[in-house]
Amino acid sequence: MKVRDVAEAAGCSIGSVYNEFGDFDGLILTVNRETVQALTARLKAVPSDDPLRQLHGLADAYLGFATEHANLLRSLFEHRMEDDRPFPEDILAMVMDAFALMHAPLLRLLPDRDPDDVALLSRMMFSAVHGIISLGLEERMVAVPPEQLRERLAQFVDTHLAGLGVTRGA
Amino acid sequence: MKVRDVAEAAGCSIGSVYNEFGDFDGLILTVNRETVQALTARLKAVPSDDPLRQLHGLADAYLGFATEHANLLRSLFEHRMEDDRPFPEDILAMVMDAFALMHAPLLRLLPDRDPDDVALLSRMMFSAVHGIISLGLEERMVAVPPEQLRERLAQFVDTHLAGLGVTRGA
DNA sequence: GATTCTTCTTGAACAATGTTCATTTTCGAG
DNA sequence: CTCGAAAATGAACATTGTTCAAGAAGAATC
Repeated sequence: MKVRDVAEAAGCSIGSVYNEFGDFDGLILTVNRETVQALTARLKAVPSDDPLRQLHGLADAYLGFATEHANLLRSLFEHRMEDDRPFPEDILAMVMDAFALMHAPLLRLLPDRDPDDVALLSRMMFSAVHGIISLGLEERMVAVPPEQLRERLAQFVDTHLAGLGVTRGA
Repeated sequence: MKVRDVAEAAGCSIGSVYNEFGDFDGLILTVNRETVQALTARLKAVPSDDPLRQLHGLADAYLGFATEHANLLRSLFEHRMEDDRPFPEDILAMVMDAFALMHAPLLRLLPDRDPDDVALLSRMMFSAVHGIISLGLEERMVAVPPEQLRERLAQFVDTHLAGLGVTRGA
């Protein structure tokens, strides 16, 4: 993304882009804000009747979003601020909220665990899913072949749940 | 990293940097090559007597390396080539080899599984560990608090192994 | 040692891109 | 219509990757 391209696409001058977004970081962050909102909307649309199906649905929805908007997700997770400026709190909170969406179904599947522990488990599980997907979708690093990604991701979720003591179909 | 800084640090001219590395990509890739070699060396130094300890050791070694060289790892995984040039095969192979180091111990723990399946399981497990660590070490995204990362990573490995049918101490 | 050819080194100049700001345009208030 | 505030503009600047003609250094030959 280039400031001049944005200006041309918007049909305005370079200066106007700066009036609107402040600087390049502001431009990127505006995009990232929309990205995390779109991601969250998609994750929240996953049916929540059955917690097990929901967990699979969340992983699958994340995979779908990552497949369709690989570059947007990269911008969200890889962008560094200029001059070590702090990363905006609101985006941080939004990402954390998205990652916490695994909390509710996990809580239902693990009613006897310490809820704080489940909260961390859910973020960790989402981080793991994120890692598998982001490396799997890099064409260059065939950690997990993309065509198997969907199936393997489901397998991973099942395996991890089994390790947590959740018996399938319970 | 800037070409001019490298030239000054090396005590030579800008042009000499280009003679040596070709272009900026070449410079980055040289660094990335050393990074993956250092990472591999560290992972290979993990004792392999006990497969369970080895898996924990590999995860822990990766965490240690990521903690000490966060920016090097980011360069390795996040760098994009200019003009959509292909990513060098040799680095790709080296990263895949590093990721495959979980294969041997997993194979010992899962002797009855299809070896091809275990190969994929090991890469998936490493991808998951990578995701947990890389998001956990971003100060901005406290998916898993850094001070708990070591302990939680061990817990994750145990949980996943349990899900795969490995009973602790067997 | 002098000459010539090859190779390496240099850094000024160029290109691309984020950024600034004096100037101009726009537009509402009086 | 006039004036002043606000917004828009784009030329000019700063940074940084890149090129390449010119020069320096070295090797080979006589």
